[in-house]
Amino acid sequence: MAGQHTLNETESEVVSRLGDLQLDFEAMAVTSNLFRAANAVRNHLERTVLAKADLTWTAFVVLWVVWIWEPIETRGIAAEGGFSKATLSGVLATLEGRGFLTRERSVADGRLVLVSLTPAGRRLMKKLFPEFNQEERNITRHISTGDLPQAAQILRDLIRATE
Amino acid sequence: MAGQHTLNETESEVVSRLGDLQLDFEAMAVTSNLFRAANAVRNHLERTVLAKADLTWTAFVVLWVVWIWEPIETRGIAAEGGFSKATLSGVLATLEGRGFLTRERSVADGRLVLVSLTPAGRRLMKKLFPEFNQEERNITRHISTGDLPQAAQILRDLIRATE
DNA sequence: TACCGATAATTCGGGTCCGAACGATTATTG
DNA sequence: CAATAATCGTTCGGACCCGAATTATCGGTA
Repeated sequence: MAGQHTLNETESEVVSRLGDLQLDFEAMAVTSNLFRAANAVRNHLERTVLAKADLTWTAFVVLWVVWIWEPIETRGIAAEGGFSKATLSGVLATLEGRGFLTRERSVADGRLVLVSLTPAGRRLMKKLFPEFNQEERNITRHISTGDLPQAAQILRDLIRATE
Repeated sequence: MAGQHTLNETESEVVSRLGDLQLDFEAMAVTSNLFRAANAVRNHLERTVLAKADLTWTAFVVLWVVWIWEPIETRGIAAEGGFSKATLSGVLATLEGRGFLTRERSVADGRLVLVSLTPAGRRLMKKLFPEFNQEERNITRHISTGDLPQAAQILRDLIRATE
């Protein structure tokens, strides 16, 4: 999953191509590892937990957000899940077609669409989420316990840095 | 970009839906923030640096890997970049069509395809990568300096945990 | 009440993204 | 040395992903 070259090998190769340009290798390492980690964790969870329910990562996130906050507007799901409304429209259509959620236009504001889970959707999440969280625990167990809150904080700092 | 609900609000909502089930909220926070962070950083870099060159994130990663390690086999690019060979084939076709890289069959092993940058590809990376790294620095600057190496280490732990 | 700027969700087009199946090539084995 | 297994890159089908354009609705204003 991770690349086969070490950071030092990569760094010396970069130096040989950019000469004495000022580069921040620590910043490089953080963003590079951020994506490797996110990708690795996502693929792992998709294979171990989500595959048996035939759910993609994004579909699961959508179900989770709706499950916690239903009824919730489309814009809220997109903001909470971190993807665009354009992406969400397609995923909602998929999940609605499979009978896991419903869309209905708001009576208070005709522009809004309210999304809720169906009973089948709630049954699925009640069964799936504990398994998902167990696997999350398996993965993060490899971080020493004291560092866990700091890990979450560092990631929050990164999120805030892009705003 | 980030969800508008705090972790505590989410936690109490989850508890109200799963009752007294044993859940690891710290693990939840880490994986959740991991994806928000990766997504936020990716979108930010795509808008600030990559958009002007009309490159997607994945296309940029492919160019970077080839730039550092050329000539490199297709399987190597996929492993280094963290995506599947199926994904890579399409991206390579796009970048080859735009004249940034070339593919040639290996004479030593007829199954392998070796990828190299064209002069135009090397010019692009020599100009683009310093800008990219500068933006990486801007983002990670919000992490206190002492925590930077630890941030990279925690992310590496997560990667290793999925292997 | 007719306009008009702002807001919401969807559609559209092009580019990822992956697992599975496929064809080609190389390695292995009896 | 022929049959078989293993490996590599590509193709295929279906789903995701985003920015921009589109359609519909709301709120305010004269």
